[in-house]
Amino acid sequence: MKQDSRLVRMLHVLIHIGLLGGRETSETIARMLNTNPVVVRRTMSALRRKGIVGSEGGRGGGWVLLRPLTELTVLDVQTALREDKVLSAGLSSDHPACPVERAANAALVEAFARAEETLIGEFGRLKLSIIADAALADAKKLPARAEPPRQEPIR
Amino acid sequence: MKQDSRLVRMLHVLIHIGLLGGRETSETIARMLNTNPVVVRRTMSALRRKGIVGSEGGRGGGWVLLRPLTELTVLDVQTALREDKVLSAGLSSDHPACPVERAANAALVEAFARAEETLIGEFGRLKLSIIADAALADAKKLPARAEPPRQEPIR
DNA sequence: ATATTCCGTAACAAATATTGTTACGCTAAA
DNA sequence: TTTAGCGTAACAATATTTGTTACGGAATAT
Repeated sequence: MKQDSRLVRMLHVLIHIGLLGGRETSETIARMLNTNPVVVRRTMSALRRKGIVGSEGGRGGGWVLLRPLTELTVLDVQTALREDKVLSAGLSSDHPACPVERAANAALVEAFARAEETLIGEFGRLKLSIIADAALADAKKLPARAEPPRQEPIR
Repeated sequence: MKQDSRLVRMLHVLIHIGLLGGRETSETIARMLNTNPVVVRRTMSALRRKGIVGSEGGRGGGWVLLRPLTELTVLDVQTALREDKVLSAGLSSDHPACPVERAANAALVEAFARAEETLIGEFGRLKLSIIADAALADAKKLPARAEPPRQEPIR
């Protein structure tokens, strides 16, 4: 299956909005993500439901950040995108009554639960502002052309 | 995408073979897994390449365990099935030069690497014999019939 | 020898989840 | 009234595991 990249993409977007401090349209964001506005609305709507961003229709509308980057963690974004666990073992239900199958399932569930704890811990302490700072530091190291290769306005 | 259940399934099979101590045909194993022999051969061939099991064709052939359950870990089986990492963050490559995208990618890679460490640690210390013991203990607790679709009464 | 019982593999269909795309409706501001 | 936005439904494209069919080859029993 295709890899789920909604989390990184949302981090990318949120940090951009946070750094620019303003309002961005789905159209603009779509260009950031090399995709189209529908995908943006679809994904961002999950964040809106959790109060991370707000949206307004009509002229001059767009998306705004409702909480500063210092008060947003990767975990907040992750759980907004998916209620359930990040990691999950592929279990088997071929013979639910078989003690061996059950023990194998249980062992993997346990191991993944430990890994999930670790991951959630990392996500929880990773504020978006930390990632933003890293990005700024990185940008400073590079030649001045730091922004994404802008396409010329076509209209 | 569908969940990858090859690992649990192989654990299930290996432990069964280990406990029964003999040789099993793809046909028999397929019935264990509610699937068909081709799927079994396809998946088990990865384990053969790593010397975990051996196979013989012809009459009286089948699959045998080349290492005892006490000398096999979940990690052995996992790495036989996939060379690469168990966990991987969904990254983005929408604008590879954008410092924000890069920082977001890097942050997730880092977090997942920590989780992977935890998981590999768990897998590495989980010998198949431990899971086998758990299965036996479980089987003993239950009425002697281990197979049919029987469910614990839910309170 | 010949039939039977095995594995090995290629090729293709089915099921599933994310992503991309088109189309249309609604709202608010110019 | 027009225009710039979002909201949503519907469907195609893509990728991965799983299931299935159809072979061919090898070892053993008869």
